[in-house]
Amino acid sequence: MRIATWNVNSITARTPRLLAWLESTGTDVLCLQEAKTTEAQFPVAELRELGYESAVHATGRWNGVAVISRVGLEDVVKGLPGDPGYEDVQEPRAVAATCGPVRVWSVYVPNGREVGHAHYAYKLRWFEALRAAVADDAAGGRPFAVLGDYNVAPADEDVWDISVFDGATHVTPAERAALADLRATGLGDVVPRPLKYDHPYTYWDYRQLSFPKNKGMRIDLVYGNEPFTKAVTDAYVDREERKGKGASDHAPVVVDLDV
DNA sequence: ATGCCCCACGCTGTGGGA
Repeated sequence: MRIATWNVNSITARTPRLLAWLESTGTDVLCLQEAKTTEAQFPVAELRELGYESAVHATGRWNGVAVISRVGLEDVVKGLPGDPGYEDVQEPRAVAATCGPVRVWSVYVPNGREVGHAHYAYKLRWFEALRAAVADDAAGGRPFAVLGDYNVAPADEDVWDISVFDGATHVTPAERAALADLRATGLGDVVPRPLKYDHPYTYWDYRQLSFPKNKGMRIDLVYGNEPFTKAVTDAYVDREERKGKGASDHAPVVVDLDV
């Protein structure tokens, strides 16, 4: 089984590339983030023509997540139980589904904006809710993973130049502690291999030639429990999909499983 | 070549991204 996560930065802008990518890679399950549309406008029909079912949690201009599967789609949960919300709004940042033998969450962790900002506190509270929501599945015997845009670089090596991030979000001890607390439920980091260069970055800013210069970050992560990680036969960042006109600023992370 | 920001909303800018 081939399972992937990809922040598409608007499903509307990315549908042609998404459909072509699903076909060319033979991906069975995709956890998608930043749909940036409503559930009604999500391209469910186009995906169904390719043989995929869609579980979509999206409400409009911002955020929006989905699980797309051609190997079954059961027990869908939209939203994080205990979601703290931001300014009294529970944003669409998490959706879960069981796809054949595997259960997954597709997550889009809040950005945080600046250390000390209310959005940063929200980010940390959101991580705590995520930890609580996945603990039972993480400890269970079924292959389970939380895939998505975590908006945290797990280690200094996961950004191109740590000195640039002095005082910034995405690299703070508190954010990394939140990742560690999440892993402590029984999840391991499935680190993909890069297709080029030394480090498996998954995001490159659109500006300042970041991609050609490989000024990237590894912030799209796959955290799996032991039944999941034991089944992994390969994992890579599909940087080819970051190239050219009409690319997302994130590349897909692809994981092959023997399940 | 990988190439100098892009998305939605909705309008001549604004907010958000990281």
